[in-house]
Amino acid sequence: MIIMLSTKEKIFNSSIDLFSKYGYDGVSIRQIAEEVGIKESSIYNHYKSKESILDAILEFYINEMTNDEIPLSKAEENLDVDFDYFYNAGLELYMSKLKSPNMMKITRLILIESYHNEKICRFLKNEMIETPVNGWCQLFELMKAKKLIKEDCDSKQLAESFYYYGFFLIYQHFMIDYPEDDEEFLKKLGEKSKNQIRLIYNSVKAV
Amino acid sequence: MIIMLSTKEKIFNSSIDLFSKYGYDGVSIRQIAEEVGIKESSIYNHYKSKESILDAILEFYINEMTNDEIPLSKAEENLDVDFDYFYNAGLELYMSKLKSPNMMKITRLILIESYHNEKICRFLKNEMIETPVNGWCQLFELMKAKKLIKEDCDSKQLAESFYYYGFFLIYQHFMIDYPEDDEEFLKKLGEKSKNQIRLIYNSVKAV
DNA sequence: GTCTATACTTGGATAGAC
DNA sequence: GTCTATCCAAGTATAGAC
Repeated sequence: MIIMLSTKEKIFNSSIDLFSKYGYDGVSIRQIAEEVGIKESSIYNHYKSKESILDAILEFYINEMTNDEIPLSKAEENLDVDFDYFYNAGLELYMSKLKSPNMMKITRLILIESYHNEKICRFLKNEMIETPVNGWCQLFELMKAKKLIKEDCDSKQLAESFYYYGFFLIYQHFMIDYPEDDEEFLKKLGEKSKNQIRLIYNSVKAV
Repeated sequence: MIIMLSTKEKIFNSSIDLFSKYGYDGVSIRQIAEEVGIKESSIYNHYKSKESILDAILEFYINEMTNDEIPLSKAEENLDVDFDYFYNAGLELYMSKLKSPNMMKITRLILIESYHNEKICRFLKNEMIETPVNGWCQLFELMKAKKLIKEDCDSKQLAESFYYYGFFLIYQHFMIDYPEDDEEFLKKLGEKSKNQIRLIYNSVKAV
């Protein structure tokens, strides 16, 4: 199947590719135009400025990422049946969102640009750190209520111990090892996260 | 005590300050000159190019950070006397290196610039990730040999579980919460790391 | 919608007077 | 060692012909 992309879509995709490689400031309108195969002035027929391209990219990413969260009610039903169920479902959902090439590239772009783009920084802080940590925190609370883990342990600390480790793996892949194979990374992320959750669980499980 | 800084030192310090705030590309020679209180052409009497300023900053940081590593022999002596001893000594040393304002600022600069500066990326990968992880790995091996932790646990995994968590806290401080109070951060880093090491130890301690 | 041509700005760097 | 003056390159963006 051959998909014809509109010029606007080509600009969008090429910008994602270049921004994620060289950063926003590291890419010129001229470069994007060249990549697309048009002159730079033609870009302005589709986007009103360089910044508006970035905005469109971010909007796309945010929309993709903030859909269909996992309802906690579902966890409650399944937790005592099988802890792995909930854990795997969450990981799968997250990874399914991430695994398209564009989403992977934008993830790197977000990590690169967060230091001087307030909007990106806020998204990173809220949606990629605080919200997931709170989700894990609630899950540990639930486990506590179900007497799966000790009563006196700190859910917030457990959530951070788990999630920060995973976040580091993402950081490492996109900022240190980039551009290593994405597929292999996602596989490793799954395995390593599983080990980490086991380590933590082993430390606090009810006897 | 009043310390008179040479123009070269002023350029050095102002560059660290500006680069760490806005990134290398985000700062112009003109800005640095203005901050110092001279004209931009005068900069070139002290540094041959903008890039050579960055190089000087990195060299300074790398020299400060790669001195006096903790010898493992010292750990071996003290480990069964008091595990906390070794842990605290390591953390103290690390934090004492980091706590000058310039060192803190350069840390942020390194995190910001790693994605498109190969030299910085290599330093980050080797000296700020691999070397410390290997150090912790050896420590866990030692603990295993001393039967403090279970024989069948994976030292590398434990080292990563511990260190990646700490690295995230650093990343968070410098890239998300910046510029929050550095002193308070270092205190929090110490406490949280201690909790993390306890959590891990609790999971694998010999019975 | 794309092109050519061009305006305008900013940034790195150098020459030469003092 | 600092200044003024200037050069050159590169970047964003616009006007107007086709």
